[in-house]
Amino acid sequence: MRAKKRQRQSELQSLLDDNPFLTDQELAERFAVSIQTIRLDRMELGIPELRERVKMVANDAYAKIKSLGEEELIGDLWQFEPEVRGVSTLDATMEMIYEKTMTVRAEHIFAQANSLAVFMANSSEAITVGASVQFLRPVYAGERLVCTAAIVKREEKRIHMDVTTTSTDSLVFSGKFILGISV
Amino acid sequence: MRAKKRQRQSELQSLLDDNPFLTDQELAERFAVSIQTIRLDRMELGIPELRERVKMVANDAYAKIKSLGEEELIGDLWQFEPEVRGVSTLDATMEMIYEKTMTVRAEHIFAQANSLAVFMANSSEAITVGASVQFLRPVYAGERLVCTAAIVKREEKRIHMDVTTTSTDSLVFSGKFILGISV
DNA sequence: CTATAATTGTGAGCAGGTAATAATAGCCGG
DNA sequence: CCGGCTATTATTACCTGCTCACAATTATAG
Repeated sequence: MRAKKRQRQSELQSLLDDNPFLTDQELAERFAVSIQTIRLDRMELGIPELRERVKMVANDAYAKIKSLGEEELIGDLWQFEPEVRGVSTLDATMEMIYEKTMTVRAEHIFAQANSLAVFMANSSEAITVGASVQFLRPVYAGERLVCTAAIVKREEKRIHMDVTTTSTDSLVFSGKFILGISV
Repeated sequence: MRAKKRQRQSELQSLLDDNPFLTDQELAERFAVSIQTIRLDRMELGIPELRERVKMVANDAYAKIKSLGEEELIGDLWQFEPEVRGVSTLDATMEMIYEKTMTVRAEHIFAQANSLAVFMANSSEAITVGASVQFLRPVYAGERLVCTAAIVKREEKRIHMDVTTTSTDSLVFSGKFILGISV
């Protein structure tokens, strides 16, 4: 009997690990045991109830999505002079980190810069066609990245921009972006 | 009276837009009205109850996190010859799109490339120090991006890599990455 | 065969609601 | 100033998916 219990509990654990949206009811049916058994198992495993699980997923998600998700502008716009320059800030979080080195992954720094560049070109429909970038020093969680994009030259079909990112007064990123205007 | 109501409802809307975790109770206190008023407002605005909102966030999140979140390697590794080349694929989704142009935002393409480059350098602790990249054509949702990173030169403290991304047999991205080795 | 472990059942109570119905307050036009 | 309308508040019953406490049953190992 004890073997069955352990078996069920470990299955329960992994089942809920990759699908937190199951009710005790559904779990009870899946394992062909009573709802109370499922509750006892959850207690023993320290697994919270459905609603708490969903809340946790939603919360994580909320943090992570902000870090690099569907936002059009990554970071928060701080200053904006149309056709001249824009400044955005982004707080580096643990979600952005490459574990081995504990440094912020380059794509996040690039994303802040690129999205600001695209935003600056907002007079029309712009897409990034090229960029030459340097990541000048490693960035750690907790740093506040201040990104400045300045329009260098505006041609008929292209915009050239210089984008730099600083943190605690030292340069961490510098890049030249070329955006193409399609309309 | 009508003005007050509209005011409150629009505030309610935007409040819940960027914080779906508020109960009717809390909202009622915030607006100094009864709980029923809040419920009526939600009805009129078609806003579901707290639990449904949280569930929605959790669900989205579940999908979105997969697209571009805390993963170390963005995309799925397809081929890997240590010290030579690696290939990853990434399906472009609606979450990656810049609304105005309906094209995938450059940072996603960059992220796939950069994370693959870092992965390739996995023998040691590598960080991106520079990159020169071209986005050769717009990419739309639904395309499968196949990214190839090849090691060009390995120096004592640096790795040079060529990274290209293709989709439906045409080149969409090409870049040269330089990674620094710290250990 | 019995002591212990595992399972099942029962009832009360809670949070955060829905739904329906009624009563009250505030304002506006005539 | 009063009738009518909208907005607001209150009240009650009910729902889901639990928790908590307690009891009863079943299984099984020693």
